Amino acid sequence: MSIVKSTVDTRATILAAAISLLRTGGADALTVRNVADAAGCSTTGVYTWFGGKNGLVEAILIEGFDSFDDALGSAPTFYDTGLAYRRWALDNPTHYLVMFGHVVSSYEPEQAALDRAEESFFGLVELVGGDEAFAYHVWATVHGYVMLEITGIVAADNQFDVELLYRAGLNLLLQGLSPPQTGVKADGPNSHT
Amino acid sequence: MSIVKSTVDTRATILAAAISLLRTGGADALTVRNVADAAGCSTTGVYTWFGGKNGLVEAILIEGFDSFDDALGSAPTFYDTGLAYRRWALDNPTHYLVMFGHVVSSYEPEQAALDRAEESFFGLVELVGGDEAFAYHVWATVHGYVMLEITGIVAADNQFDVELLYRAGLNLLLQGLSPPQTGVKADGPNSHT
DNA sequence: GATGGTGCCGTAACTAAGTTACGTCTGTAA
DNA sequence: TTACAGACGTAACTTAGTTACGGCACCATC
Repeated sequence: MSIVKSTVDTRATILAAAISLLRTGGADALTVRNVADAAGCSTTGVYTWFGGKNGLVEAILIEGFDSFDDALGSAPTFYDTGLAYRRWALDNPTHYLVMFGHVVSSYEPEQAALDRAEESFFGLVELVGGDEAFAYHVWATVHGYVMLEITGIVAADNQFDVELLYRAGLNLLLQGLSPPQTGVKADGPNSHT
Repeated sequence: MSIVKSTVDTRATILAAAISLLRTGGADALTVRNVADAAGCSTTGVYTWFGGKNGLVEAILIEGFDSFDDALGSAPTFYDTGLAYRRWALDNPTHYLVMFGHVVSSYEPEQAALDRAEESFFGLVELVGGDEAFAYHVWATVHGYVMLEITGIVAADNQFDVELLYRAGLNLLLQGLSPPQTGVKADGPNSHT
């Protein structure tokens, strides 16, 4: 077959180089030439293995969800999972923005990326006892906290202890989770009007 | 003086053209050449009036917060303000991403942009009765909902009625806002924690 | 009224970055 | 041994942010 060990390593090397660049230099550093240089190949390699920058970003995104799930899966409780979520995002801010923030402007997620994200979402659904609506609420909330903190557009000065705020936010979420069945129901969120 | 009517119009024309491009073509369409063509001037005009693409994005961001505050300020209740928030974001998705999402990768917010964002935040603080921590929680939550919906990375398929989910999320926020009475407007300084 | 300066503006060029054309080399299969 | 397919590099094409440079209009001063 065409998949030989060395060629697989080339693909992995390029992907690792790209993620490393993302971590050290931000989204701007993620150029095809930079990636190629860091991986020790020419720009053509990126096209051979990923079809272009779009495919590379797609692979970065999927790898991100894998790493993300690993980090979250080891947390014992809902609260700890919430903390692990923020921790991963702060440790990999640009990677997180690639996954959720459209920072690579030309990139639009393909079906593979959407499927991978959905898989992570189902993990969260399981964590909160099967209530998809509440899982969505939880994801939206922690995502919002993390995005505000990473992008730094709101309350960028240090007047807030964002860690404390985040913990308080998790506690508010727990109030919706822990009672017998208080929060939104699984089938239909109670609409307002 | 140097500020004559026609020159002010040139700046406003460029800014309007840029926002229009953002709306119709997304972040990718926001090139200096495109903006110049749409505004009926050369690329130099963008540098004369905004100092470059960075300054243009900064102006777009500030204009966005102005329009945003206008849309939110007319809403009569907390709940309606929440609906207006999502409405504005969905009506101006790329503009919203420029303000909150780092979609223009090279752009980093200057102090003027951060100050303008803080001003909008204080409007929210006022709306929730002066509790800054709870205001931050509210912003994070609605921001998270809107970002998930705009970027479409989680639950992108139509298995969810995102509008209903969002309304449910607002109701959960209301539970945290109005322990004493559920009327909610803004004036009473009911401390949260 | 002439002169000089300041600021707005366009043309053209420079540089960086995504992409592609094309040729080469290597390994495998017939 | 030969032919093909896949991986790879070099170089060029295209787009986009930016800058150099020169012209022109308006204004203040003499």
